[in-house]
Amino acid sequence: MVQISKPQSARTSRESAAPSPAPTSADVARLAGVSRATVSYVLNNTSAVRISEPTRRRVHEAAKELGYVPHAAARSLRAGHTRIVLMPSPSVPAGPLYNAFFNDLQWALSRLDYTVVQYGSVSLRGDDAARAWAELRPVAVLTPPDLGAEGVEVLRRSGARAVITLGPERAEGAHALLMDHREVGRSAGAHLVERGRRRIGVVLPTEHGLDHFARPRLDGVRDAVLGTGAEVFELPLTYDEESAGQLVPEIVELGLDAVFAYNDEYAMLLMRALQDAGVGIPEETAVVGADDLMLGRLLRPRLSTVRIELPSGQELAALVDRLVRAPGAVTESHDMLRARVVARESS
Amino acid sequence: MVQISKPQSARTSRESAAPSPAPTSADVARLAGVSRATVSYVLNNTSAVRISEPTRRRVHEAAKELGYVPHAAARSLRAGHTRIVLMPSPSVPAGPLYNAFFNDLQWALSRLDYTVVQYGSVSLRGDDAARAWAELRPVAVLTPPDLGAEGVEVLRRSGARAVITLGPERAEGAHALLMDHREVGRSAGAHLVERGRRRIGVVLPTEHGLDHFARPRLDGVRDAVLGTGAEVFELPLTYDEESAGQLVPEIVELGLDAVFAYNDEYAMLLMRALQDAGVGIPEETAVVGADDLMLGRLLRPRLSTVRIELPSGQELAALVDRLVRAPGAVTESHDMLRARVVARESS
DNA sequence: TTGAAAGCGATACCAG
DNA sequence: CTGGTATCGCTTTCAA
Repeated sequence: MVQISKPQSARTSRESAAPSPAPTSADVARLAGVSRATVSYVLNNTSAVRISEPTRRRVHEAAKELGYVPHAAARSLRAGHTRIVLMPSPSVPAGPLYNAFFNDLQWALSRLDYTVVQYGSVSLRGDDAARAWAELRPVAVLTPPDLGAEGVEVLRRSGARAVITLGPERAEGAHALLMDHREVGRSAGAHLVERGRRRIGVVLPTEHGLDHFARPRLDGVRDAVLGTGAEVFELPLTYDEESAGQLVPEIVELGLDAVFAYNDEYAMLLMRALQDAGVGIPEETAVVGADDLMLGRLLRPRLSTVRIELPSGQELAALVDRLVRAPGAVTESHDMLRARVVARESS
Repeated sequence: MVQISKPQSARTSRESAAPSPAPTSADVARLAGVSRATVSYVLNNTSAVRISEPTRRRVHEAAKELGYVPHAAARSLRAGHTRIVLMPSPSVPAGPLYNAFFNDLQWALSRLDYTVVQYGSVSLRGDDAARAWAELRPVAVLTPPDLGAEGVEVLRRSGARAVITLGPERAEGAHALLMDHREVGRSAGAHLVERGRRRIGVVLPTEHGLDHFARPRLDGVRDAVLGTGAEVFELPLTYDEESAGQLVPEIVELGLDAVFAYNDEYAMLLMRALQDAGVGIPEETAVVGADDLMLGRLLRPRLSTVRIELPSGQELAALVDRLVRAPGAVTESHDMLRARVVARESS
């Protein structure tokens, strides 16, 4: 399929014509009449060496003329390291909270001259995923803690200066940012007990992947009621109206006087169903959500919620940078998840 | 900073001990007692050459023993191309619709053995961003159409076999997937006019970046009312209760009998404010959202909405793959955005 | 101030 | 069937 190229117009526009190979630094050097070394010096502003101003200009002009773009792979091969920060893309559809966090983080890392790569680890788990990730030779990895010591080791040996886990557990050898969702449940539970509630339902979303968060939240509620005489009941719920409708009679029969609804969206779903069935909120049954979404403020009664504070993207980016620069640095782990009840009208 | 390594335990676990360089194929070759070439053949299952079974085993064992992981940069340098599909990370916090779409796409591309890279193009626009992207030599680029012919050309010359824009416009030289949000406004407008509404407000979020979507939606409503005698009014709204509260008297004074609220979340915000002020929905003022979120179904009255259908991730992934394989293929552009009103109780 | 050349890690040709 | 070896594009000593 040969294409006859139209006579070239005045400007160097070739449109979709020539699949000519990308220009290399050698091409630039040739056009500028200098050596490849000089091109490299000029384009990287190497301070260890002085290049005359005329030469600099010639190189820059040649580069622009050819539309030269350096080859990242070649560069990092030579350099022996990359500026890639790798994160597996979340396996569960992420909520607005995580999204804001991720955007923040990405923005902050870009400012520090890192390239964020979201790796879609389809059907790879733990150490297998780690091996796939290691092919990119990332300088840092941010991952959930479903990673064995071996996986961490593979990453480390492949050049990762920072392996950071975000989640409830820690992984051997990695820097753990503990984010234990039990704290969320604990806050909600303590709040409800304080308000005199004694029969507390806890929503467990049936959606796949959410139980990583839901279980700890449930456990947190259990922690909170310990020794108070209050009881905890598990309430499986799928995110649709039908499931919510089925749950209501169960709640009534159990005589629950409070529900911690996993998050604000499930809370809204459940509140609607309860109200449609004539259950008084909060008189008969209190409802508490989590995530402090705007929508909670718009409900009537206004939804009480647990506000979760993740580390800011900037903080985390700074940590990554620190770990990258100081290899032997802290492997200690902080607890990064703060939870605080915002009491409104539904409890 | 020399580290004395502890005597190695029975297993090869070194934990966080040795920052030894990553093993290369040469190391594997040495340990297996073969040449680097042979290692490459074995590990890539090269069919053009037969390697004896004992040799294969030795190579595999050596690789596992050393924890060998191939170096992606070296490979793609040699190969002359990558399997990277590059997308700039969205500049506005993405909604659930986009997120679902993105997850889908990523999943589908992973299945086709592509690596998705989200590039945080902080403060780089258009052709400058394109130059930065080109450094990674992506085989495909998916981007909003804020990209000049020059940017496309740079990407093409750097090896991108598919440059696909997603958005309302087209970019010279790129394969355009037109997604014109006017269609959303048009659906909503037509629906409201049909129901006899004549004074239609259109919410314009003041949030930065959202007017890329809001403007076309407004224009769409204008299209729809053309020649019907209905009037359109712009309603700037910030996503908080205060702003919504201020908007209500304006709506009343203007005597609006309908509002297209940009999307379901803004619709919910506005509905709440209207109801708190005693405005009857839909009797006095109809409200229509967009995106068909679950929460719309939970409102009372149930929220009418415009359901938007993006191309599925699978479809788009398939398109990418087709374009990558058949370089001279279609540069024609489809219109990929479908919008359909879901009439419920609020209109 | 500039140029020549080594080498990063993996692959594919061509001999043996 | 297996082993040298040139090569991809770039950076960085070392010489001139």
